[in-house]
Amino acid sequence: MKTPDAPPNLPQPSNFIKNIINEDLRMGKNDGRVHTRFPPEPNGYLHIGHAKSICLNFGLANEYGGLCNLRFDDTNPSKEEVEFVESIQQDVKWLGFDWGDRMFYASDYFEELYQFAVKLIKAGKAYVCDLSSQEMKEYRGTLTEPGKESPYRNRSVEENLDLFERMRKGEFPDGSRVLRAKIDMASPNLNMRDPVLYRIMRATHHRTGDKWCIYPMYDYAHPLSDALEGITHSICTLEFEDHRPLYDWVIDNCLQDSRLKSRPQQIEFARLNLTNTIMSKRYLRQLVEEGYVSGWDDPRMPTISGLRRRGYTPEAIRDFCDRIGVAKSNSTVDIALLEHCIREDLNFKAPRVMAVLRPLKVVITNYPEDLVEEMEAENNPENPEMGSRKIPFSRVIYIEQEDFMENPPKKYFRLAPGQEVRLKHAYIIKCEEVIKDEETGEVIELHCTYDPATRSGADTSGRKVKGTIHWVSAAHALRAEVRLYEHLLLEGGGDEEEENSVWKAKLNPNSLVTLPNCLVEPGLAGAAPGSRYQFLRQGYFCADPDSTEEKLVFNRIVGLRDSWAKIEKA
RNA sequence: AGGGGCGUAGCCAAGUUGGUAAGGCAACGGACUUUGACUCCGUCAUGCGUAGGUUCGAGUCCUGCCGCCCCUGCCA
Repeated sequence: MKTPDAPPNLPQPSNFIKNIINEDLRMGKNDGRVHTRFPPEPNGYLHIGHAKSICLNFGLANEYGGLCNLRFDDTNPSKEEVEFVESIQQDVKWLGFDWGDRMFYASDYFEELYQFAVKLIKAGKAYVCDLSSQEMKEYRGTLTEPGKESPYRNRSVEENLDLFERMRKGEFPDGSRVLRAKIDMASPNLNMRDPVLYRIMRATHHRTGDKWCIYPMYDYAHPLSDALEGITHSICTLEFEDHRPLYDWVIDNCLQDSRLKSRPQQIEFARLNLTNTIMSKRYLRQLVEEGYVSGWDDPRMPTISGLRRRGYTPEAIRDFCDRIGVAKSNSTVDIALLEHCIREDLNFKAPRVMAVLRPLKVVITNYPEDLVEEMEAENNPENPEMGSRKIPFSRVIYIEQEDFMENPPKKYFRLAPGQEVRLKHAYIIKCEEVIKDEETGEVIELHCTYDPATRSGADTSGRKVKGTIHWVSAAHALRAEVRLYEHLLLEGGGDEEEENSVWKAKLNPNSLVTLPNCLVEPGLAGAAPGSRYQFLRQGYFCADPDSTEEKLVFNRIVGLRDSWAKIEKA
């Protein structure tokens, strides 16, 4: 027996983090536990990049039979709000993850963190420093030159203890003093040049109120929070790589003599970037505040709430996060992959329905005036269990404007003078006459004839036509507003370094096109907000929260692939 | 310049101890089709930033270059 302690059936490694975990498990580290955490700062809305982290952390826990905590990293009350802690919980839940009874706040540990700091002071490993932030900057040195030691670095333990206690009591003004770790002002790693552990800040905390006027820094609070929760693998993004020695220093020096549930290990991976959008909180905020979008949940936003309103499913987002992989190289994923994921999910789930976005009136001249036929229509050819429905057909219908061309190019399989098409679920019709507006020359109506022998499901003609188009019965159709969304940016994306003027110049002026006069089949009456459909030949759509009984409103989630559009372009 | 990382196709990304380049997206052909959708079939790295070295054999080991990212908040 070579590896008697190895758990059976370790997940197939498919990224470097699983390799690490598998190795840890083989070595019997952490008693075979895998415990991760998702640690958002409640200072904004979650976006698709966070979804990657959520899926990673909760996914790893699931795969290894471990646990994942939700922990709010709320150490800076000047930026954090309950509104965000609520939206974050909603989003994580909506994505399909469960933190059980393990929702924590770094602020839960403020008292313990304080006691650890006292311990560091007693051990001579931390000191109160009176340097101003400007002075501290000067003392820090540069990338190539070592820093200088603070004149307050060698205060006695007693003085430090006294000062730190008085910091807590509120005897000193904001910013006047800090508690610093005593490490190494000459370290080539700037994070190790006596980093600040606590600062004085009088701000009302969303949980602890005004109990504290000193707050711990991320680099101090995070490793301890991890250790206190028994986290085994603390996964964060690449920019924290340089902080890892400090992460380890804090744990080693605060907890070296305590019985640790685990010795958490920080592992860094590359954050998600997506083409055709922006991901930085700062820029997303600008879009909202400067009115480029309607809010954090505008369907064009890459926020979880935006994607949700747009009509994305949690399944599609999770699938996307699985497919992009986890690695350490900076990368920008093509948004086409996200779109592929939602199409694939909805292809099976979404009922088909007919909707005419830009209506063109068609009169079927040889169809009886008062006749209304109920045509049988399958709800989803990919999923027969979804059954079928009846759609009314009558003499006057509407078709899509782009499904008619007066002078069609070769291979245009739709309607044109003298040309035939099949009406989906109905008859083959032939265009006999084109009616135009006398003044503008615009085509306003078509007169067609139908062949009674070609009824869908009862076709006795045996005729084949190249094209099939969707339609809606004029007398039965419902009016609807449809919002067509496109990428936020025309090109680029993913580059957080870009200046304002650069990414703003790439904003897509057509990212939202509203069509107020669409016509949809009657079965859509009362479509519940959030319900998703495939509008035949057009794309996947989702009833918006703005939608009411009186006024239907649909968002385009994503268009169908369109090989005709490619031919046309060429 | 100091430190920390990264470099496998247009875009992601696998590649245990060196053994002869997974998979997905995109793209391009074709089949099927009452959605120009879906599905299916096929094509797509003699090549792994680059130059050397070790070896019977290198994406994997060694050395030197080159390129890109991150780090001088009392933000996270």
